[in-house]
Amino acid sequence: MSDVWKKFEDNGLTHSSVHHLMAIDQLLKTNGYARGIDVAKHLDISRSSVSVTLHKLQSKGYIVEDENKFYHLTEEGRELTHDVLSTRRIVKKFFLEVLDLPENIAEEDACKVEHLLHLKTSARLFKFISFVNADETFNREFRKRFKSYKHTCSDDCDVCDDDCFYEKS
Amino acid sequence: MSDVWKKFEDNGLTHSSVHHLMAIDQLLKTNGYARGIDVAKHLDISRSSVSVTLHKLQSKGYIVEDENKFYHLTEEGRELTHDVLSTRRIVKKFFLEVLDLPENIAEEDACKVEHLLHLKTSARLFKFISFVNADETFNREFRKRFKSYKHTCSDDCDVCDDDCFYEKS
DNA sequence: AACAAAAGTAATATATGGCTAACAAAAGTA
DNA sequence: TACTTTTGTTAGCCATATATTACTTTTGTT
Repeated sequence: MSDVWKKFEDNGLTHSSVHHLMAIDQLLKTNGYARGIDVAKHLDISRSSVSVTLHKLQSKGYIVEDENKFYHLTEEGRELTHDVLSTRRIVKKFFLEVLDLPENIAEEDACKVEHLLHLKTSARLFKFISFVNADETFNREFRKRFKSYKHTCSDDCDVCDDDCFYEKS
Repeated sequence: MSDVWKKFEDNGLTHSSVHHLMAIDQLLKTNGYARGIDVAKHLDISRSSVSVTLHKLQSKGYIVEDENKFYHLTEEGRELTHDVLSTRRIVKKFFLEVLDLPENIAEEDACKVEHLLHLKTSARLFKFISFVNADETFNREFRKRFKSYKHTCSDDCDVCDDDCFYEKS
C-alpha cells in the first residue's frame, strides 16, 4: 500500500530520452558536433524519431539547437549525462570487479539501471568499490576470500531456487 | 552502436504489470483470494486499469481467472513473482546492510530495479552479501573497516562531483 | 421481483516511442 | 543553372501503457 512502486515513472526523463542525450554528449566528444542525423545513426533509429525526441529534450531545457541545426547540451543536460554516465560506470564496475559477473550481464544490467538509481546510491557504491579494491593487504585478502567463497558451488548454480533466500532472510 | 540500451524494453513485463502480479501473489497469501477490485485497492488505482492489465497478464499466461472471477497465478506467474521478490529483497538488503543507505532510498531503488536485473546478478549479489555478513572474525573486521572508511568524508559529500570518478576509472 | 451496491468492462483519452512516406530546405556537383 | 544528395520535419500509422468516465453485469437484500 506504500506506493513506492509508483515512483518508477518519476524520473523526469525516460530511458530512451536519456540515451538520446548521451548520444549527443558522446558525439560532441568524439566528433565535435552532433546533428539529428548523427544521433539517429548512433542510436540506429530513424531521423524522424530523433527529430521528435530532440525537440522534446530542447523544450525541457536539456539541449539547444543552434542556427545550423547543431545540438549542444545545456548545463542541465551536461549534469544529467554526467550523473547517468557516472552511475553506469560505477554499477558496471561493481558488477564486473566485485561480483565478477560476465561482461554482457554487467553491461546490460548497468545500462538498465543507470538512470534509475539515486545519486547517493551510486556515490556510496563508488566508495564501496574503492574500499574493496584498495591495494592493501586486508582488502586483497578480502577479494581473495570472496573469490573462493563464490566458488563453493558452481558458477551456474541458482542460489535462489527453492526459496532459500526467504528462509535465510 | 551496440544497442544494449534497447534491451531496456525487453523485459516481457513492465514494472507496472509485475506489480499487478505481485499484488495477486500477496493477496492470495494474506486473504486467500484475489479479484480485480482487491488488486485495485491494493495498488490504489482504478478497477478499470486493473481489469485491462489483468486480462493482458492472463493472455500472456501469468495468471488465470476462474469462473468466479478469482485470479490465480500460473506456474509461470509464480516463478516470476518469486524471482522479482527475491531480487528486490536481495538488492534492498545489499543497499541497507552493506552500503548502509537510508531505508527510503534502499526501498525505492530496489523497487525500481527488481524486475530489470538478470537472475544471475541477484544470485551473485546474494552470495556476496552472505559472504560480507558472515559471522566470522575476518568478515566482521571487513564491515568495521568499511564503516570507518565510509566516514572519511561526510555522508552527504558527493564523491562523484568534479569528474573524480572519470579520473579514477 | 425489485432495487441498490459492488464489481467488471468498453470507450475514450493522453503519453511514449517507434516507423514510413512525403515533402522541404540546404549543400554539393555536373 | 539544374540535378542529386543530404538532412530535417511533418503527418499518419501502429503499439504499449495507463488512466478516467460511463455503462453493464452480477450479487445481495428486502
